[in-house]
Amino acid sequence: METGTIPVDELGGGLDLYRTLESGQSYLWRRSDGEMYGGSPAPEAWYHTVVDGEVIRVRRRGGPEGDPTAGVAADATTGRLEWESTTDAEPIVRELLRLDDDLEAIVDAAPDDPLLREAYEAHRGMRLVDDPAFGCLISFICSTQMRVGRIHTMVSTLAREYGDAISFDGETYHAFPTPAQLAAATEAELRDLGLGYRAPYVVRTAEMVADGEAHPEEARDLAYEPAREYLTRFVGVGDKVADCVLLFSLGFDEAVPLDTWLKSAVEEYYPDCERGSYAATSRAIRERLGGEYAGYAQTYIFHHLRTGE
DNA sequence: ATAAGGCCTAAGAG
DNA sequence: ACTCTTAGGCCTT
Repeated sequence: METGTIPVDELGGGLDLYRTLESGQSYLWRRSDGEMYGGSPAPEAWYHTVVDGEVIRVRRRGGPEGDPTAGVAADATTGRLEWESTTDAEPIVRELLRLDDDLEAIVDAAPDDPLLREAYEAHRGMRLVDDPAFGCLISFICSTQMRVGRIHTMVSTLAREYGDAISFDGETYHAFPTPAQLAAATEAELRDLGLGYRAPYVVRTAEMVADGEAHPEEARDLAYEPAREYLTRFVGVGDKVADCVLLFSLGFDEAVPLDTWLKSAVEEYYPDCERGSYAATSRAIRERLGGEYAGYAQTYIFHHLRTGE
């Protein structure tokens, strides 16, 4: 086993691991106690994921390294992030959790907007994630008309049923299935696993990727709006799901997924941004939330409104 | 280009 | 205990 520690005070803007991983951005991590999205943080719980066949575990701890009494971090800017893995995982941990983003600078540069300030203040240390593209794509196809807890259950089920099993430290972990593994599933199987009407979408999209017909990574080289348009060729992917994949996986920090929560935010706080269509309203709210990092703002506002915190 | 109806299903709300 | 509504929308017409 390889292990490492990343001091949180060296990260611009700190880190709130709980809010980063349980705010409905990524469904590719699981908490060791299996109780994610229950509304209660488990301050020192391990979270784990599998990337390129390597198991990665992370947890947040307080106090300086080597202090056995150090427990819960006092706030998002102290303590450390510990990781354990089958490989030297520090680079991938930094990438997946976007630890090199200067969150403080992003917050400081945000527009002076009451709701946004309140959201940034309330959830200090929450970072965007950078998920592997295929897993992110399938996750958000599963997300339509679904609560975050159940989305997570669906994605976990797909990993358990179709992904590679990997042993690490006496435990068995499951990678998210490859496109080919998921394309081998049938609609009936996925319906039995509780995916409902999303079942054929998942199979057909997996087939498209497995057959080389298209790949979400192809969108990375395009401009923002053409990239969103590109992703909607996948079955089960409309503008909203496409924006989620662009924001949480493909590096488009300006993407603002217009979900039910953001629509209500537009209605209540930014009524002048309502333009009658997804594309036009999206453009207006993106400008209002600061353009370049509007997606960061979206994620904070979404989390703020959804949790009521 | 935009609008209406149907869709799986389990957890909450009443 | 039961019904009704809702949940990070998308596809087809």
